[in-house]
Amino acid sequence: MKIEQIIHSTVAKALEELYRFEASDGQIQLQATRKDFEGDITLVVFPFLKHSKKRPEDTASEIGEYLQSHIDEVLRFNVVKGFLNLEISSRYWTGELKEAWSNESYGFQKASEKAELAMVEYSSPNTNKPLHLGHIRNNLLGFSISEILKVNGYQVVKTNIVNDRGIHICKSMLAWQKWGNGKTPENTGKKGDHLVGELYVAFDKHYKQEISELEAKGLSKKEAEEQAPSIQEARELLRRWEAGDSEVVELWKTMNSWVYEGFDTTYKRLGVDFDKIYYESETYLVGKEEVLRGLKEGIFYRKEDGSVWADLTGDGLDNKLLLRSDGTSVYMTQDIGTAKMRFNDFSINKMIYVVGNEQNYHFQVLAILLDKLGYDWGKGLHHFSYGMVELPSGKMKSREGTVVDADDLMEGMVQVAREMAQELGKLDSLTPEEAERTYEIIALGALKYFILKVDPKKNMLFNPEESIDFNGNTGPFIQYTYARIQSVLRKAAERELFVNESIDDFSGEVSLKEKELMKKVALFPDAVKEAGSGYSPAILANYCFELAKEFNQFYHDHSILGEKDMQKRDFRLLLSASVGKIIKRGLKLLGIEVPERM
RNA sequence: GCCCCGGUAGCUCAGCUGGAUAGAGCAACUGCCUUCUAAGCAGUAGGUCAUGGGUUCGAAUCCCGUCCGGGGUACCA
Repeated sequence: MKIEQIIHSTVAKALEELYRFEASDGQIQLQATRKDFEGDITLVVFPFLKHSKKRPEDTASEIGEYLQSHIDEVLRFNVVKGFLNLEISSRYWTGELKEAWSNESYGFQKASEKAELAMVEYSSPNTNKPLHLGHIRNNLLGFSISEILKVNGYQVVKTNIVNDRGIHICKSMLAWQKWGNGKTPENTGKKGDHLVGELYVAFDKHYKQEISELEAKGLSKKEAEEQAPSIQEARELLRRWEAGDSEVVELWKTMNSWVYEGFDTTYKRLGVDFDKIYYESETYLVGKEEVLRGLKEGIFYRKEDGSVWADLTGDGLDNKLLLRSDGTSVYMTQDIGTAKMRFNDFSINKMIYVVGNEQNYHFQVLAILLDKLGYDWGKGLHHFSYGMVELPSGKMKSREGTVVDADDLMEGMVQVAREMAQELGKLDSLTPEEAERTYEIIALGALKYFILKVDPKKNMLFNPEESIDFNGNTGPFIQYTYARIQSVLRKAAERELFVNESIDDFSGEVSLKEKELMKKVALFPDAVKEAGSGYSPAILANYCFELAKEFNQFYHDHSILGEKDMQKRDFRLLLSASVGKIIKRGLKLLGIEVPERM
């Protein structure tokens, strides 16, 4: 059992025996002792003063004595004001260390056969343009939270809803017909999603020009936007698509296939994947049926113009459009259909949507609508709402070209990693292939950590002028720590020294740094758990950084292989190897790989 | 207008279910490589935790007001 639990329950007993007071869980506050004080775990005794009717110092001392005599692991204690600092025996910490080394699932809770199933939706791109930095944040968060939920005892199904139909695709299609000149990814050598994205921008350029021409003729902005020939033609394409016009459908399939090929390349490099992919073109009709069913059952209502609405005023919200007056579906319609199909396909206990916080209202409404339609899982959906990635100039906008392209960004990062590594000359012993592989690992590590270390809920800033750091609180710093450890282990193996976990009789002095590092290792299970319950890869990212930082201090102050005392040497080897293992497993949950050398 | 979220060092971010003297990294300055990887370590400097009140033994953290920024708000997704 974890020492915190033991102390917690013993404190409860102490309070009862000493003060006849039954404490609620929240009142017993245990925290890591601050570094400036002596001890490992601290109990805050202020909440008990009312019952002890004694000074804070005396109350803390009494509880301290009780704990010391009832728990073997509590060696000593000291009292500072109302803080009871407990010193835990190093035997306990070395026990955790051995566990961290020998137990491959240390800190993880394995999913049993009957574990709850969580479906995580993420990525969900439109197929009219390539992925940008905003999508990267989405993909990394979605992938990481899936991995984190898996080791918190959930079965996880990663899913992607591809928005493959709609007016936006038709705009690119129209642009290809009119100005595409028969371009294909093959004959231009361009990545398919980029080619389609360029067509989308081309459409917008023409469209904007038409609008200003019409406005010059005296039309209002709104009228101009409605009457511009480009948008009329794009709408015509959408109508023909919905009618199943074979020529349009053929072009749609072709252009989407270009985009998918491009997306696959990006996803692969980014290291994300999916267990099940849904396409809007296959779900929107299901959604439409559901809305019509709701209409028939009197859950929704129809206006004179034919549009269908939900009245949510009873839930403190407004009226919500579900079908346009021309009968076509909207975003919400599709999401209802997708949800229904998913719950038919899987026995989902928890549905998690990784979608930006600009859609908070949408998901609030979706939950209510699903509930009204009679799905008891509707209310339980979880919107993993994350903040925007902003540029110094503000929000990214695809049409205005103010986006940081995902492929460009990754390539640029690899270039920086390559230059840096070559300058340092540390990878010269590797083959060119191994070296390239390492640059890739480091570059992606830097990018992923940069994104994931930030609290998902908050907006974050990316400045393209300053490249993402490789020093300090960064992915490469943590990876470097891992590589250092591997280097020590390789040198050890050359001397026939291997990690020896039978250090039961280790009785040597443990330095302050060694103890701090052991304590940090023992916090891994808490970080994993917290990251899961709080839906926050950032908690895990920051833990990994702290662990690496703590190790580097230890590494600087202590010789491992040079240590004369064999017991100490073995202990430090075990300590180092365990830290390496935790770093590797921790980063893996963030989708970050580790290099053996760097 | 109404609703939601945010404001912590020059910059990017931790800390926020109330606890000890508010922490990292970057940038600036100073040291440390004949010893297991210097993508590292140590140090200096940098703060009215936007602001005014309240709650209490104790507030960056909880509540209310104000200012500033971002997002949403019925036929875009």
